[in-house]
Amino acid sequence: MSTPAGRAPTIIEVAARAGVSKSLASRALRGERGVADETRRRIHVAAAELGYRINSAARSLARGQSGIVGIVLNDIGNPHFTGVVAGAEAEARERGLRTIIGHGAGSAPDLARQIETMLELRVDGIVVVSSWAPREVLEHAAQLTPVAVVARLDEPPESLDMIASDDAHGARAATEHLLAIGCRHIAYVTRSTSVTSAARGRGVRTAIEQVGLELAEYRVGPEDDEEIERILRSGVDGVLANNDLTATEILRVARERGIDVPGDIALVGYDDTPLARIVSPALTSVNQPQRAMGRRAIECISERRDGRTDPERAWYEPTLLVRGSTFRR
Amino acid sequence: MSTPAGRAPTIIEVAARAGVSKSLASRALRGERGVADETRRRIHVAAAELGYRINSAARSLARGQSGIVGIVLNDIGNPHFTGVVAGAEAEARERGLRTIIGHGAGSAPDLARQIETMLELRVDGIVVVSSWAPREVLEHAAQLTPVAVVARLDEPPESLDMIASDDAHGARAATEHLLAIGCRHIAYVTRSTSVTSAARGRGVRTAIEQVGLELAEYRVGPEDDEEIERILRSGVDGVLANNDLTATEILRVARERGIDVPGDIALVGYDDTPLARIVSPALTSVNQPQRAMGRRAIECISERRDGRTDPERAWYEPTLLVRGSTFRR
DNA sequence: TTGTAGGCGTTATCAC
DNA sequence: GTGATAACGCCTACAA
Repeated sequence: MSTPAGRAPTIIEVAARAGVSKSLASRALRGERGVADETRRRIHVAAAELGYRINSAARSLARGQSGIVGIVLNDIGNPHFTGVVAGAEAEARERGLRTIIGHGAGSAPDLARQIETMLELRVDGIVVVSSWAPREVLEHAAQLTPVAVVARLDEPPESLDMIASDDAHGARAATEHLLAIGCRHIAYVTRSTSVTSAARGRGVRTAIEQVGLELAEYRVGPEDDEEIERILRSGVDGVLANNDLTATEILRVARERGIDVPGDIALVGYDDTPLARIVSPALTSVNQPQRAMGRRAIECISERRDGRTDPERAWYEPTLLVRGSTFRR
Repeated sequence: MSTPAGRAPTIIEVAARAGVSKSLASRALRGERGVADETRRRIHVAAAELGYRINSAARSLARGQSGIVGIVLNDIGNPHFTGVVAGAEAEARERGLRTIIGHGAGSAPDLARQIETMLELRVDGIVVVSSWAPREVLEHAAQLTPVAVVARLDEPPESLDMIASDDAHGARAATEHLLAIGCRHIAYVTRSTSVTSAARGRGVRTAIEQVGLELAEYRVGPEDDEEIERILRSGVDGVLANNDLTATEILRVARERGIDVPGDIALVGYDDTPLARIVSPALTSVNQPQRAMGRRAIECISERRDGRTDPERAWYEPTLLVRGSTFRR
């Protein structure tokens, strides 16, 4: 029946079947004008009968572009990224661009490899949703194709666009909220060493030192419930997590080990993902407009393709959303 | 500074810089033997200095394969898929294959488009993690490259491999558990019309009819809290959701509207994703070995590449994990 | 309106 | 060990 290892039909076979030259077939298939209606019809019929699909390798080799933009991110399990991707995909579709995703599984070398793959695929632009990508890799990529980074970069290269929100500011607002509800022993707990996480840590510190208190800062590994419990029992009364994922883990551990949130400890997440609303108590969290940021990234890619060369620095304001995990009294 | 629209250097320029022919450069860069050590070194240096990256379009055009396998799925926001992807990526890496992800955003045409893109990209195989892909599209794809579907297909084409778990069986087990803890008015609530969801529905029905009771079945749209509340207040005492995502939504609505789980209603999810453990009460759920299924998919692709032609049908047994959302008395 | 003839950057097959 | 040279499948002048 089927042809397990069937070679894909080429445009030459389509042309032969339609009784025309391959150039004419190419024009017809691309929908260019300057092909007789009847001929065009024959060509399309032939293509359909053969199950012809364009060979994008050949096309992008000949044209130098692919009509595809790559989205590279380092954790598809984190709903924050999901939101950005959704925005980027929507915008791309509206602009007639297709998208593929490269998944970096959380490590810098992995991310770099994914960016390389996109480069090799000769995509028409790359959206990097991560602050983990090595600077050289980004710069190199930006030399070959438009690059937009949706994340905080300490010193973003001139050659690429950056879409970010002010992490320090958001973390500061969250911390001031904790102080306002009466917390005096506040901890920042992160599972990440990214510059994003670091910026949030700085925000917390700023707010705390402003009122003359002391900050406790912890980095915890994955699946380390004991470590988390130790932190929760160290006398803290307020915790800011580096993101909602970490916050929900903390919440789970607290529940499993009999620590009451928000009674014993007030807890704040970051990113305001859907996770924040499905847990109980619902998480107070810092919102970033993920979808809007994703859309903006694609706009940047488009603008660059149209010739813009000066770098874009789009900052979005984070806003605190107060929910049950910080209700007191 | 940077070359915004810089053409990427080609192997010819590398060869020229190293003072050798392009064929020799090609061999050296690919790490083939039969190149003098000193020459090889010179070539690598030249490539590094130029920032050379292979043009994968040209390579796959010349070779007829790309070393990349495509993973296509229809909801990156669903942790079930995340698990399968993680397994597939791990296995692929171990086999020296690279992966890219196509995201179908939940609709069949979208999924089809993503599969088309993979075909055009001439990937070496496609893992489709969805039961939504139109049959013709799958068959066509399977004719050109190995295809493994990680999902339940009603009548899987001979030309492709299928990795699935027995949804009806899992749903039946979950329902029997609900019956065992005393539920008498059981509802199946789904947000999907996929054959996977339908199979789970059949499982519930089987179990319920076996004891002479009646099943209530509901399909709810996204963001429709009112509808969910109506169902919860219709006199049911046990609910099986089509997956954990739906179950956590139900749990949230119940909490927000003052319905006690498991007190008033016992609730069961499906897929046993990380979500099941972070909510409170933790969700009883039906486990599928996502990672193992993802790995198996890549194995299938590999085997097909090595010449296997008879279809693989891998079935994994689902197992019920009982947690707080179904504790009674 | 249609066809001819390169060329895109690699790889692969031969000779040397 | 090394270097010509012909594919690979498509696009794009240019010519008919």
